[in-house]
Amino acid sequence: MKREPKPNNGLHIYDTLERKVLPITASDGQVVRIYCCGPTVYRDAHVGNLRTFLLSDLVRRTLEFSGLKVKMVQNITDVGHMSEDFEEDKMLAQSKLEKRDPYSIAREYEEKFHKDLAELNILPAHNYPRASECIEMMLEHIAKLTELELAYQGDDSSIYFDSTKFDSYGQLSGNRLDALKPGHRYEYVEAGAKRFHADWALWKAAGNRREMIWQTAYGPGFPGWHIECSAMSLHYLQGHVDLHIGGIDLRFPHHENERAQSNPLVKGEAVSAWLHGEHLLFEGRKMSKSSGNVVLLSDVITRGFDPLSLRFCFLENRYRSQMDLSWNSISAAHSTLQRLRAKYQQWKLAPRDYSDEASAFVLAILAHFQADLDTPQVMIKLRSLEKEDQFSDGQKAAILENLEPLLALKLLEEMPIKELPDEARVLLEARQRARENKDFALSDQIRDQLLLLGIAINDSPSGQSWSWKS
RNA sequence: GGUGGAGUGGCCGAGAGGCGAGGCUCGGGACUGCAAAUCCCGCUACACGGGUUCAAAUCCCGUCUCCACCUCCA
Repeated sequence: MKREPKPNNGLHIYDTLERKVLPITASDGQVVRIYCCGPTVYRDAHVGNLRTFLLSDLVRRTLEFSGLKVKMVQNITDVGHMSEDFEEDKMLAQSKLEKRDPYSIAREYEEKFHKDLAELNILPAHNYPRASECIEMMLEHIAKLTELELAYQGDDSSIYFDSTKFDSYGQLSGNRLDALKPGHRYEYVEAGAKRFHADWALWKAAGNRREMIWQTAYGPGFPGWHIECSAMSLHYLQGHVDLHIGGIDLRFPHHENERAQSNPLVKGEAVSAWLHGEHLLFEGRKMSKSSGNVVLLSDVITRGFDPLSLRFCFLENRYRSQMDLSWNSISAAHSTLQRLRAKYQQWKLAPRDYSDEASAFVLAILAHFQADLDTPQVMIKLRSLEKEDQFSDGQKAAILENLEPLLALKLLEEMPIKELPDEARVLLEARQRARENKDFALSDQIRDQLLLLGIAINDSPSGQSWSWKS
């Protein structure tokens, strides 16, 4: 049996912790408070990163379309994201490589990140706190954990979280403390200062590091990666997170540790629901530098595709499944997008008709979004609109207009029209004269020339017209 | 080794016991001086082996293959 979700039932999302679909609500009755793990700004975000960032946007738009208020915070990690060996801090490694000040690198990539989001029509979060500017609140958080005797100072002066003191450690990721130890893939090297293998650093002593360090009561040092999100989420969202969003890989250790750090301070579950987006593969492989298949949004644009064709591709797949992206699928999405936009330009000429049937169609789409973001169903329904005889053009136009805040595919926009260069204008006039004289050889020759300029010609009984080749 | 997910036509992908989604590509046609664009038509698939059932892509058992996660990662 086909399950048609009920509209206006509110957003429901699969929660990683409870492993079931939960309604997303504002715990204070006012505003849905959402925290999204943001980028570490030491390199360009690839399209896989963008898929996760888009996930937040889908959640936000669905909630707002359903009539709820949303507050969304996304952190910018510009310090403290490192592996066990702090020589390998991502920011500092890149800084060394580029021989540049780490902060200037961070700001550059942060700006690019915002540009990418805008290209994908992702609404900006209400707040983008930078880790480097939130050291005080992290230190406060660490101090409280120390008071609660959940953290201790190691021989190396670093402060560690005592994972054995948090009873439900591992519940989010399905890991058990004892099962973590063997580490089949990695030979675990016992770090001397930790009391237990699963403990992690809240604050790292500077050692011989000179940049991006802060003077504190514990001595000079810098924050661990996980404390950043605990401190910032609770600070900027006033002590509770209704929905926490991030990539699936963050489930462990990042979110597991974050939960252990946050819960004791609020004396309960600091986060109502954990939403994790699955990874994107490109042409069958995980996107990574070593596989050489890292694709950036700028690559998509360079190939002549509308950046929103990427959004379109993402919508065609459920956030919870691994998705295989390819140039082929982007190209397919691109042409469908263009076709829909062209159709709208036609439909909108008819008198607008937002009847009950049209509004039912919009609500049916909303219901699919609300049902754990079932965007593949949304796209199926959207495509069906094209062939649907039961709707008039005026209804179809009204439907697309109403859906735009949800879909954000810019379906109402006309094709971007670039200014025609003079050279092309002259050629077009020449071709028109040639056609009037039935000199088809010349006319075809000019058409080829125009094609080289990226201009496609369309001859119709009413004369020639042109458009930019897509 | 542990855990989770997946195998559907040339490609991407819905569907979750009966009625073969849809898109892209490709082929044919209409239109056109020819193209392009557009429209119409076509291409009939569910990894393999068993089983359950009147009926299986869909349920059960087994096998194979692929992918991801397991303290770098969105």
